[in-house]
Formats: sequence, structure tokens, C-alpha cells
Amino acid sequence: MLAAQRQSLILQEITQRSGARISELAEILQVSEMTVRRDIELLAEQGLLEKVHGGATAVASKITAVEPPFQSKSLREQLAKDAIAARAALEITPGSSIALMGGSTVFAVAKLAVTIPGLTIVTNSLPVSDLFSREGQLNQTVVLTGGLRTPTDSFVGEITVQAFSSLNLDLLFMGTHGMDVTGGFSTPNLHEADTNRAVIAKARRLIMLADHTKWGEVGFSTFAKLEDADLLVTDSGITKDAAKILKNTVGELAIVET
Amino acid sequence: MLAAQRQSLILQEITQRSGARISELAEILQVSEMTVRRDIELLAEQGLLEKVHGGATAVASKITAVEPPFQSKSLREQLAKDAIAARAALEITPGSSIALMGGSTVFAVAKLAVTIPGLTIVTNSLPVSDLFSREGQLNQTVVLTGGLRTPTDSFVGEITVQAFSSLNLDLLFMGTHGMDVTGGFSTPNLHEADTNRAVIAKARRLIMLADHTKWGEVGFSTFAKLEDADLLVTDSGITKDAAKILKNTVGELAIVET
DNA sequence: GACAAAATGCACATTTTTTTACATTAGTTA
DNA sequence: TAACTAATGTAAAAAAATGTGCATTTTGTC
Repeated sequence: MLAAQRQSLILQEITQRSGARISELAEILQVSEMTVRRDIELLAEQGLLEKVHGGATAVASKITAVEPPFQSKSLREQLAKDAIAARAALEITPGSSIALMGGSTVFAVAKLAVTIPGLTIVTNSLPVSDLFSREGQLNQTVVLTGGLRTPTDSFVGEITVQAFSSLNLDLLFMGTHGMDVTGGFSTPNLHEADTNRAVIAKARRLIMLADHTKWGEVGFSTFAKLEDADLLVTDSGITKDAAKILKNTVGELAIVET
Repeated sequence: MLAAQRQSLILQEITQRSGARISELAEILQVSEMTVRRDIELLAEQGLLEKVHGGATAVASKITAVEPPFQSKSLREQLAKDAIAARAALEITPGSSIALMGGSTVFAVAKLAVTIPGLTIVTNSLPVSDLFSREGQLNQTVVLTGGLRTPTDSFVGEITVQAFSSLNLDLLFMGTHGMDVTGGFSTPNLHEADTNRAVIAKARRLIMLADHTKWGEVGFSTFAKLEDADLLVTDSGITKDAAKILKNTVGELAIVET
């Protein structure tokens, strides 16, 4: 592999995951740590990333730009969300068209998607639109669906559904407030449930994101059955019983370590 | 996890929850309390948070005021816009449904509309949506159309038109970049022109807003003829010749003093 | 104010990472 | 092919980060 290619990969990895260790990169790229150091040194001089003890991180401006658009989730939950998002984002292939619904877990997916080239993104979440508007790439198309604005800056309602309906989407990423064996996927917000139902009906492949705390929760309105999910990503905090049930109902189950 | 990342997470957690305990952070991040202490020490030195006994708290500052959504136009122009907006806003009756297109002059109308009860508002402008989201009243319904986002945070394109089309509107408020006897109303932005054309076709009553500096300007794409405007509001800086022409073409002409 | 519990910061040991210097390899030019 | 240059690897010394034990300070409670 050419040095230039290697450096480009390093930059890509760091930007995408907002940081990486020297040892890790050396292992992946099959070069010595010294070489990775020299590459990082070079990239840092150009201001493309930031050298820190142990590795490198994406430049500060990018990091601070990705400010928490959602309030008061604990750090522990955030780590779980990030891990879940990382697994879910693997499903995205360059050039595909994806829908990103509102919610903090899906937002974490959005943060990973900004660096994937050629995407067409449809979202009803203002924070997601803002994110791509600031940091997205030129070859990406981002459509914000309209509708009625919720307190969490998502859009719901007829107009929203209409917008989703008129577009063909490869993947649909959706979070949930509750996940239960009888209650299915549910939310306390009626409008959101309506919107979700309509969008799911149009989607080719539904990827649900739900950390383990969602298990057993039942919101006021159910918008999908467990078996509607083509892929469910959750974290290792999930109980064995729950995992067994899910494995037998959802299309595919992915459990990530936190 | 890199030290830098850990510190970023700590800062995030503290800012978000406006404080956290050392013991808690150490537990979550799986490092010793001493390490968390040192991290917090570092962040405190930079003034990013405040060290207190037991943990750290968010720093008091950062009360970001409501910023102007559009760039600084000259004061004289802003006064003209406000005067024009005030005249145009007289057309709004409580309980009616109105469309507010993107642009700084129309935004000035929006500022006046927030206090009018019972309105249904449809807009393709994010600043307008933000305004009502912050300051609007409970008996108002605000729909943001979706679409592709422009650099000025308006939305344009098919999706936008579709959203406008499915709603019935009493009034349509629209600004323009150029206004000319042969060029009609025009804009340099092709997508905006497309969108405007489609929306105008659906509107019952079109109110155009254009200060006198717009006269004689012709943008790349014309989206309406002068006679399409049911009401044109401009300011007293307009020449007598222009006023005469306009009076004979537009449905109604209103000239406000500045 | 006195006491116990909790939190703090220092000193030092240990581990990890970085730097420096030099050896080795690969690629280029004459 | 020899000579040269750039890139990479290796190893030891230096620096940085982290953890632990302990004396000291702060906090809350009676």
C-alpha cells in the first residue's frame, strides 16, 4: 500500500470514529507504530487531525460542532447509544439512500454517516439536518421532511408522511421508547407513532435501535411489532431471556458490548 | 479509550447535567478517581468547567441570546423592511392560514405574526419555524415544509412544493431579489424560483414584499410577472416612474414611509 | 464544636507512549 | 549495477499517563 493511501485511511478512520489509537492503527494497517506516528505527525501538521497521547482525534472544531442536541441522557447511556449506532452504521453502504428518524440514538448513527460518500438522506429530525448542513459532504443529498414540529425538534404528521412516501429508501433507522414482547415497539407520543407506522410501511429494510433499558417498557402507542424489525441492535445489558425472545422474533439481532 | 476522548466525554456530561460526581465518572469510564480528578483539573484550568468538592459543575456562562438569523443588512434597509412588514402584516386576520416564504423581509412579517392568535402558518424557512417554536402561541399551528436545505436555511425542491400544495392558504407572503417591468419578480437561485412558481400557482392571494432597491434588478430566473401580485408593498424610496408603472400592473400597491 | 465519613492531593511505583538515533529495506537515478 | 534517497523498522532512553497508599482537608451530622 502506498504511504499516501495509508495516510488517507488513517484520516478517514479518525474522522469517522472521532479518534483512534496508534497501536490499533498499526495493527489494522500492518505497519509499525513508528510509521503510524510519522503519518499522524504529517496529518497533524496540515491540521487535518489532532495528535493526542496514545493516538489522534478528529480536529476540535468538528468535535465541538457535534454538540449534544438532546438533553440529559447519562454518559453511560450515551456510550451504549454510540456502540449501538456504530453497529447499525455498518449496514450503510456508500451511495445508498437512507432514512434517519428523530431521536438521540439515530442521531448517533447520523454522526457516523456524515463521512460516508454519496448518500441520500431523508430525515424528519432538525438536529440531523443541522449536522449534515454543517459537516456533510458535497456529494450527499439531504432532505428534511416537513411537518409539525415537536419539542424535540423532530417533524411529524401528514406532511411528514407524505414526504417520506414520495421517496424510495434502502434503509430506515428508527429508535423507540419502549420494546416489549406484547407491546412491541412503542412511544408515548401519538403523532410520532402515526408517523413511524406510515414510514415503516414504506421502508424496504427496518433497522431498530434500542438499548437494553427499553426492554419491558410500553409507551402509550405501539407503532410496530417486534417481528417488523429486519435488524434490531441493542447492547449487552439486555437480559438473556429478553435476548432469546428477540432472537426468535426480530429478523436479525445484534448485541454490542459496551 | 483515549485520554482526550475521555476528557471530552467528561466535559459533555458535566455540561449536559450541569454537574457530576468524581466517583460516578470514575465508575462509568472505568478509570480510577485520581484520573478523573486530573482530567477535571485540566478542564478547569481551561475554564471549561468548575471544580467543586465531590466533582465538577458546568460553568455559568454561555447564555446565547436569540441571534439574528440573517446577516447584517444596513440599518436603513432594515428599517425599510420593518416598515414594509408592518404594512403587509395588516392583511393578516386572526384565525387565517398563511404561507411565509424564506427571506429577511418575510421574516420581519413573521416577527409580527407571532402575537396574532389562531393562525395556521406554513413556511419553508427554518428561521421562521424557529421563531414560532420559541415565541409562538399555543393556538397557532406551524408547519415547516421539508425539502432540500439552502445556505440561507430555506427549503426548496419537489418535497417543498408537495407540502405547500396539500394545504389551502389564505395568504402567501413572498420576498424577491429583483423586480422589473420586463423581468417581473426574479431570483438568482433556480431552485427557489421553481419552488416559488409552484407555490404561487396554489395561492389564493399573493403579497409581494420588495423595498425600492429591488426595482430594476433582474435575477437569473423569473418566477412571477408583476401582475401576479395581488398586493405589492414597497417603501417610499421608490421612484415616481416606478410607482406609476407598478400601480398599473400589480393588483394593489402600498407604499410605506421610512 | 466534635466526630465520622468522604473527598482531596501528594509521592511513588508501574505501565504505556513518545522520542531519538540508527539500522534496514525499497525505490530511483546515473 | 552502483550510488543515492526516501521510507520504514528496531531498540533504548525519556516522558507521560495511570493507579495505589496515605496523610490531610472538607463536609455533614449530632
